[in-house]
Amino acid sequence: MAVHKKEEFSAREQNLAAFAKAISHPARIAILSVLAKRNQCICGEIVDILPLAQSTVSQHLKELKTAGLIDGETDGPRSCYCINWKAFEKFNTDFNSLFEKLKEAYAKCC
Amino acid sequence: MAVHKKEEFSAREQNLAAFAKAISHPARIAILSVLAKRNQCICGEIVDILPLAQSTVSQHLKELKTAGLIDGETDGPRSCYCINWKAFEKFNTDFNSLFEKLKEAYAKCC
DNA sequence: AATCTTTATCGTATATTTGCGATACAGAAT
DNA sequence: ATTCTGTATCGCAAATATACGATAAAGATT
Repeated sequence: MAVHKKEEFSAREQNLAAFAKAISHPARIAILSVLAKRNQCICGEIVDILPLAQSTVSQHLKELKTAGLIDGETDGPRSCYCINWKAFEKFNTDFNSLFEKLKEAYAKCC
Repeated sequence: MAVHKKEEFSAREQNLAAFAKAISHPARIAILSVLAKRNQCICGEIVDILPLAQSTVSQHLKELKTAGLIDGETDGPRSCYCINWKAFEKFNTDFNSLFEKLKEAYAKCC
Protein backbone atom coordinates (compact mmCIF):
# COMPACT_ATOMS: atom_id res chain seq x y z
CA MET A 1 0.00 0.00 0.00
CA ALA A 2 2.68 2.39 -1.08
CA VAL A 3 0.89 5.68 -0.74
CA HIS A 4 2.16 8.76 -2.55
CA LYS A 5 3.21 8.24 -6.09
CA LYS A 6 4.46 11.70 -6.80
CA GLU A 7 7.72 10.36 -8.16
CA GLU A 8 5.94 8.78 -11.07
CA PHE A 9 5.15 12.11 -12.66
CA SER A 10 7.38 14.27 -14.81
CA ALA A 11 9.96 16.59 -13.30
CA ARG A 12 8.10 19.57 -14.67
CA GLU A 13 4.87 18.49 -13.07
CA GLN A 14 6.63 17.82 -9.82
CA ASN A 15 8.35 21.20 -9.84
CA LEU A 16 5.19 23.11 -10.52
CA ALA A 17 3.36 21.15 -7.88
CA ALA A 18 6.13 21.76 -5.36
CA PHE A 19 6.02 25.50 -5.92
CA ALA A 20 2.25 25.51 -5.63
CA LYS A 21 2.44 23.47 -2.49
CA ALA A 22 4.79 26.00 -0.96
CA ILE A 23 2.26 28.77 -1.46
CA SER A 24 -0.75 26.62 -0.64
CA HIS A 25 -1.18 27.97 2.87
CA PRO A 26 -2.51 31.44 3.73
CA ALA A 27 0.22 31.95 6.28
CA ARG A 28 2.89 31.44 3.67
CA ILE A 29 1.09 33.73 1.26
CA ALA A 30 0.99 36.33 4.01
CA ILE A 31 4.69 35.90 4.73
CA LEU A 32 5.59 36.29 1.08
CA SER A 33 3.31 39.29 0.81
CA VAL A 34 5.07 40.97 3.71
CA LEU A 35 8.47 40.19 2.26
CA ALA A 36 7.41 41.48 -1.14
CA LYS A 37 6.16 44.77 0.25
CA ARG A 38 9.50 45.68 1.79
CA ASN A 39 12.63 46.52 -0.06
CA GLN A 40 14.63 45.20 2.80
CA CYS A 41 14.53 41.89 4.47
CA ILE A 42 12.65 41.64 7.67
CA CYS A 43 13.10 39.32 10.56
CA GLY A 44 10.88 38.54 13.49
CA GLU A 45 8.33 41.18 12.67
CA ILE A 46 6.53 38.50 10.73
CA VAL A 47 5.72 36.78 13.98
CA ASP A 48 4.02 39.93 15.24
CA ILE A 49 1.96 40.24 12.09
CA LEU A 50 0.75 36.67 11.78
CA PRO A 51 -1.74 35.08 14.17
CA LEU A 52 0.58 32.18 14.78
CA ALA A 53 3.12 31.10 17.34
CA GLN A 54 6.79 31.85 16.72
CA SER A 55 7.67 28.21 16.22
CA THR A 56 4.96 27.83 13.64
CA VAL A 57 6.10 30.86 11.70
CA SER A 58 9.64 29.57 11.79
CA GLN A 59 8.42 26.30 10.37
CA HIS A 60 6.60 28.04 7.52
CA LEU A 61 9.72 30.07 6.77
CA LYS A 62 11.72 26.90 6.62
CA GLU A 63 9.31 25.38 4.15
CA LEU A 64 9.46 28.45 1.94
CA LYS A 65 13.22 28.37 2.08
CA THR A 66 13.43 24.65 1.35
CA ALA A 67 11.16 25.15 -1.64
CA GLY A 68 13.48 27.91 -2.83
CA LEU A 69 10.92 30.72 -2.72
CA ILE A 70 12.90 32.77 -0.26
CA ASP A 71 16.51 33.24 0.66
CA GLY A 72 17.55 33.71 4.22
CA GLU A 73 20.58 34.15 6.33
CA THR A 74 20.32 33.74 10.02
CA ASP A 75 23.28 35.05 11.91
CA GLY A 76 22.94 34.90 15.59
CA PRO A 77 19.85 36.26 17.24
CA ARG A 78 18.70 37.89 14.05
CA SER A 79 17.68 36.45 10.74
CA CYS A 80 16.99 37.99 7.40
CA TYR A 81 14.71 36.69 4.70
CA CYS A 82 13.86 37.97 1.29
CA ILE A 83 12.03 36.75 -1.76
CA ASN A 84 13.85 34.79 -4.43
CA TRP A 85 12.31 36.49 -7.43
CA LYS A 86 13.91 34.13 -9.87
CA ALA A 87 11.92 31.24 -8.47
CA PHE A 88 8.77 33.25 -8.99
CA GLU A 89 9.68 34.07 -12.55
CA LYS A 90 10.33 30.44 -13.27
CA PHE A 91 7.00 29.46 -11.80
CA ASN A 92 5.21 32.06 -13.85
CA THR A 93 6.91 30.90 -17.01
CA ASP A 94 6.25 27.23 -16.44
CA PHE A 95 2.72 27.84 -15.29
CA ASN A 96 1.87 29.90 -18.33
CA SER A 97 3.51 27.55 -20.77
CA LEU A 98 1.40 24.75 -19.42
CA PHE A 99 -1.95 26.42 -19.09
CA GLU A 100 -2.03 29.53 -21.15
CA LYS A 101 -0.82 28.60 -24.57
CA LEU A 102 -4.05 27.01 -25.69
CA LYS A 103 -6.36 29.59 -24.30
CA GLU A 104 -7.09 31.02 -27.72
CA ALA A 105 -8.11 27.58 -28.96
CA TYR A 106 -10.60 27.62 -26.15
CA ALA A 107 -13.70 25.71 -27.11
CA LYS A 108 -16.17 25.52 -24.31
CA CYS A 109 -17.65 22.10 -24.40
CA CYS A 110 -19.25 21.62 -21.03
CA MET B 1 -4.92 22.74 20.52
CA ALA B 2 -7.07 24.11 17.77
CA VAL B 3 -5.04 23.14 14.76
CA HIS B 4 -5.54 24.94 11.45
CA LYS B 5 -6.06 28.64 11.66
CA LYS B 6 -6.56 29.29 8.00
CA GLU B 7 -9.71 31.25 8.70
CA GLU B 8 -7.75 33.95 10.43
CA PHE B 9 -6.15 35.15 7.22
CA SER B 10 -7.60 37.48 4.62
CA ALA B 11 -9.97 36.25 1.95
CA ARG B 12 -7.46 37.08 -0.72
CA GLU B 13 -4.77 35.06 0.98
CA GLN B 14 -7.14 32.18 1.46
CA ASN B 15 -8.26 32.26 -2.16
CA LEU B 16 -4.75 32.28 -3.52
CA ALA B 17 -3.77 29.50 -1.15
CA ALA B 18 -6.80 27.44 -2.13
CA PHE B 19 -5.98 27.71 -5.82
CA ALA B 20 -2.37 26.81 -5.17
CA LYS B 21 -3.43 23.88 -3.07
CA ALA B 22 -5.56 22.60 -5.91
CA ILE B 23 -2.56 22.48 -8.22
CA SER B 24 -0.14 21.33 -5.54
CA HIS B 25 -0.10 17.71 -6.65
CA PRO B 26 1.61 16.40 -9.80
CA ALA B 27 -1.40 14.30 -10.66
CA ARG B 28 -3.63 17.35 -10.74
CA ILE B 29 -1.10 19.27 -12.79
CA ALA B 30 -1.05 16.36 -15.21
CA ILE B 31 -4.83 16.29 -15.40
CA LEU B 32 -4.99 20.00 -16.10
CA SER B 33 -2.26 19.67 -18.66
CA VAL B 34 -4.19 16.99 -20.51
CA LEU B 35 -7.37 19.04 -20.40
CA ALA B 36 -5.54 22.11 -21.64
CA LYS B 37 -4.05 20.29 -24.60
CA ARG B 38 -7.42 19.22 -25.96
CA ASN B 39 -10.06 21.45 -27.35
CA GLN B 40 -12.65 18.99 -26.23
CA CYS B 41 -13.27 17.62 -22.85
CA ILE B 42 -12.13 14.14 -22.18
CA CYS B 43 -13.34 11.64 -19.72
CA GLY B 44 -11.84 8.37 -18.67
CA GLU B 45 -8.84 8.72 -20.90
CA ILE B 46 -7.21 10.51 -18.02
CA VAL B 47 -7.30 7.31 -16.05
CA ASP B 48 -5.37 5.56 -18.80
CA ILE B 49 -2.75 8.28 -18.89
CA LEU B 50 -2.12 8.66 -15.18
CA PRO B 51 -0.38 6.00 -13.10
CA LEU B 52 -3.22 5.97 -10.61
CA ALA B 53 -6.32 3.96 -9.93
CA GLN B 54 -9.65 5.13 -11.32
CA SER B 55 -11.01 6.02 -7.91
CA THR B 56 -7.99 8.14 -7.15
CA VAL B 57 -8.25 10.02 -10.42
CA SER B 58 -11.91 10.61 -9.78
CA GLN B 59 -11.04 12.05 -6.40
CA HIS B 60 -8.47 14.43 -7.91
CA LEU B 61 -11.02 15.52 -10.49
CA LYS B 62 -13.47 16.21 -7.72
CA GLU B 63 -10.95 18.37 -5.90
CA LEU B 64 -10.20 20.35 -9.03
CA LYS B 65 -13.90 20.84 -9.60
CA THR B 66 -14.58 21.85 -6.01
CA ALA B 67 -11.77 24.37 -6.22
CA GLY B 68 -13.36 25.73 -9.39
CA LEU B 69 -10.44 25.02 -11.71
CA ILE B 70 -12.46 22.77 -13.97
CA ASP B 71 -16.05 22.41 -15.00
CA GLY B 72 -17.61 19.03 -15.48
CA GLU B 73 -20.85 17.47 -16.38
CA THR B 74 -21.35 13.84 -15.73
CA ASP B 75 -24.29 12.39 -17.53
CA GLY B 76 -24.67 8.74 -17.20
CA PRO B 77 -21.73 6.49 -17.82
CA ARG B 78 -19.71 9.27 -19.31
CA SER B 79 -18.40 12.47 -17.85
CA CYS B 80 -16.91 15.50 -19.43
CA TYR B 81 -14.43 17.90 -17.93
CA CYS B 82 -12.80 21.03 -19.17
CA ILE B 83 -10.71 23.82 -17.79
CA ASN B 84 -12.32 26.88 -16.30
CA TRP B 85 -10.04 29.46 -17.84
CA LYS B 86 -11.54 32.31 -15.90
CA ALA B 87 -10.34 30.80 -12.65
CA PHE B 88 -6.84 30.64 -14.10
CA GLU B 89 -6.98 34.23 -15.19
CA LYS B 90 -8.08 35.29 -11.77
CA PHE B 91 -5.27 33.37 -10.16
CA ASN B 92 -2.74 34.90 -12.50
CA THR B 93 -4.03 38.37 -11.77
CA ASP B 94 -4.11 37.97 -8.02
CA PHE B 95 -0.77 36.21 -7.95
CA ASN B 96 0.92 38.91 -9.96
CA SER B 97 -0.63 41.74 -8.05
CA LEU B 98 0.70 40.27 -4.85
CA PHE B 99 4.17 39.28 -5.89
CA GLU B 100 5.11 41.07 -9.03
CA LYS B 101 4.37 44.69 -8.47
CA LEU B 102 7.46 45.39 -6.42
CA LYS B 103 9.89 43.48 -8.52
CA GLU B 104 11.38 46.62 -9.96
CA ALA B 105 12.10 47.86 -6.46
CA TYR B 106 14.03 44.68 -6.01
CA ALA B 107 16.99 45.24 -3.71
CA LYS B 108 18.78 42.06 -2.94
CA CYS B 109 19.75 42.18 0.66
CA CYS B 110 20.65 38.64 1.57
C1' DA C 1 30.91 35.14 32.79
C1' DA C 2 26.06 35.46 33.28
C1' DT C 3 21.98 36.95 31.15
C1' DC C 4 18.99 38.52 27.48
C1' DT C 5 16.95 38.30 22.95
C1' DT C 6 15.84 36.19 18.84
C1' DT C 7 15.28 32.28 16.06
C1' DA C 8 15.53 27.21 15.11
C1' DT C 9 14.45 22.64 16.38
C1' DC C 10 12.23 18.80 18.91
C1' DG C 11 8.36 16.31 20.53
C1' DT C 12 3.69 15.61 20.22
C1' DA C 13 -1.37 15.94 19.24
C1' DT C 14 -4.58 16.47 15.76
C1' DA C 15 -6.23 17.26 11.03
C1' DT C 16 -5.82 16.51 6.27
C1' DT C 17 -4.25 14.21 2.12
C1' DT C 18 -3.25 10.36 -0.74
C1' DG C 19 -4.28 6.03 -2.49
C1' DC C 20 -6.66 1.77 -3.25
C1' DG C 21 -10.26 -1.81 -3.43
C1' DA C 22 -15.01 -2.56 -3.09
C1' DT C 23 -19.27 -1.08 -4.15
C1' DA C 24 -23.05 1.83 -5.71
C1' DC C 25 -25.13 4.32 -9.68
C1' DA C 26 -26.84 5.48 -14.10
C1' DG C 27 -27.27 5.41 -18.78
C1' DA C 28 -26.16 2.23 -22.94
C1' DA C 29 -26.31 -2.06 -25.13
C1' DT C 30 -28.01 -6.56 -25.69
C1' DA D 1 -35.33 -6.80 -18.07
C1' DT D 2 -30.67 -7.95 -17.64
C1' DT D 3 -26.03 -7.02 -18.42
C1' DC D 4 -22.24 -3.95 -19.58
C1' DT D 5 -19.43 0.18 -19.04
C1' DG D 6 -17.75 4.25 -17.17
C1' DT D 7 -17.76 7.09 -13.13
C1' DA D 8 -18.54 8.42 -8.32
C1' DT D 9 -18.53 7.35 -3.56
C1' DC D 10 -17.41 4.77 0.74
C1' DG D 11 -14.29 2.84 3.99
C1' DC D 12 -9.99 2.27 5.38
C1' DA D 13 -4.67 2.47 5.95
C1' DA D 14 -0.70 5.11 5.66
C1' DA D 15 1.71 9.48 4.90
C1' DT D 16 1.91 14.56 5.51
C1' DA D 17 0.81 18.89 7.26
C1' DT D 18 -0.41 22.14 10.92
C1' DA D 19 0.17 24.01 15.29
C1' DC D 20 1.98 24.67 19.78
C1' DG D 21 4.91 24.53 23.97
C1' DA D 22 9.36 23.47 25.52
C1' DT D 23 13.94 23.70 24.75
C1' DA D 24 18.33 24.53 22.38
C1' DA D 25 21.58 27.61 20.06
C1' DA D 26 24.10 31.75 19.23
C1' DG D 27 25.21 36.33 19.06
C1' DA D 28 24.29 40.75 21.93
C1' DT D 29 24.18 43.05 26.28
C1' DT D 30 25.26 43.82 30.90
